[in-house]
Amino acid sequence: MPSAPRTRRKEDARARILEEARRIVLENGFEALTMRRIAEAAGYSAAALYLHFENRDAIARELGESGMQGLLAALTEAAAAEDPVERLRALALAYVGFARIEPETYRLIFMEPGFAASALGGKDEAGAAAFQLLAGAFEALGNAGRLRPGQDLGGLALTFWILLHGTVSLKLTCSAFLSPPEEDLLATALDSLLNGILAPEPTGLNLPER
Amino acid sequence: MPSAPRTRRKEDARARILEEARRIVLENGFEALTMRRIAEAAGYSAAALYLHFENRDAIARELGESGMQGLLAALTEAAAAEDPVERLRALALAYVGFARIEPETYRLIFMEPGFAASALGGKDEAGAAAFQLLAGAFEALGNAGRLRPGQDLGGLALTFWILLHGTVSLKLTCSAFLSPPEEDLLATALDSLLNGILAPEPTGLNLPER
DNA sequence: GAGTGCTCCTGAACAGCGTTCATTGAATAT
DNA sequence: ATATTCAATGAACGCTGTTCAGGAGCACTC
Repeated sequence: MPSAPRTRRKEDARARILEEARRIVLENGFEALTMRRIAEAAGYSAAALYLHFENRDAIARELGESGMQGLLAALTEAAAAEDPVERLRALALAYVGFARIEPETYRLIFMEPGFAASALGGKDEAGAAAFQLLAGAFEALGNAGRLRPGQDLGGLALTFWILLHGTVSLKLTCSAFLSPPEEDLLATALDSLLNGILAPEPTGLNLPER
Repeated sequence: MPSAPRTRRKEDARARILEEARRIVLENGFEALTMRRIAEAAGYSAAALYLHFENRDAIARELGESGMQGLLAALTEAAAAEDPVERLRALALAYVGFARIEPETYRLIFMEPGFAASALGGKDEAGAAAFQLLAGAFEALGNAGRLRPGQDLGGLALTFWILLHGTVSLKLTCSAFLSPPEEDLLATALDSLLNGILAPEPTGLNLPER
């Protein structure tokens, strides 16, 4: 049975390793995340990392999970907007903004093979909560009567996410081919989507067209 | 100046190397594409590969370029549909279908850092031609008067591509979280998009609603 | 206080990775 | 028949993730 100060030191070591790992990913990209590099930065030998983590993937997974919590925090802040349409735009901006500030984290979470499968499909609550924020905006949209009838709310939320992720990931890998900034790309796409799903606004006038 | 049979044998070797490399990616994934594995499969030593290719990235790039030509071929076939809306749906199905058959190739082209940047931004004509097929469908849509006025054709094509790539790449990395097949995901998203950008159809009847 | 565990950590090692280089062997050119 | 060119190799270097025997140092017990 380990004593209190012992476990505390061990937890400190764990935290320091993760901290250095996060810094390396942020500064030098995900592929620079090397066991020996992490160890040196944290003041350990490479073998010591295996006393605190199962392997490199476990470290990466932990980074991804805390990254997902960061995304969730950004989306939560944006979801405070009351007007549902405004909320959607705020969510979109927050999503894109997160990916812009931490592109390597976004890549780790959503574009690295193997991670998202286990994180989102598994017990990761942050991911599910983040998606619920998106879905909630559409629910609010429906409750406010702003949606055309007969639309699947879950499908709309998925479409929204597809739009967000498509914009971000395409910009991330094909930035040379995509000249407009991601905010503009997404604004255009979102306009078309909203135009297709929102009920025609009551203008107060009677049928101005047709 | 090398003799004719010499250059022929050398070209054969190059082709055989690429062939084996492609097989390895298809069967065992992109990360299994190892110089030593390719060499063994092609009957060479690892060092011999460097007589035919600059490095591993050059082999991957070549695979990506021929993969892009495959995608272009699939899209070209789909673009034969005359009705612009049908063409859009056919293009979407062809895009998703390509990614389903060759997910590792798709990942190599559009999700691997470094490749798409050089391929699409550089002199790769297949990529540009593929995008032109998407843009052409919207041009046809505009020429047929099926689009609501005041919409940027290039922006619509980009939105369409974002939708396609978002669907495919999300399904590729988060398949555990996304239960519906990519065709359904895309159909929902495409319906919303079309609903937003298409001009209201003249039904022959007069204002059936409102 | 001496001895005994237990925990944390290290250096060395293994297999595999991409890549380079001196050397060989065979086919071509003279 | 000799000289030249060129494809191909084996060994090596530095890197990667990971494992393991061994060694310190702390916390207990007697």
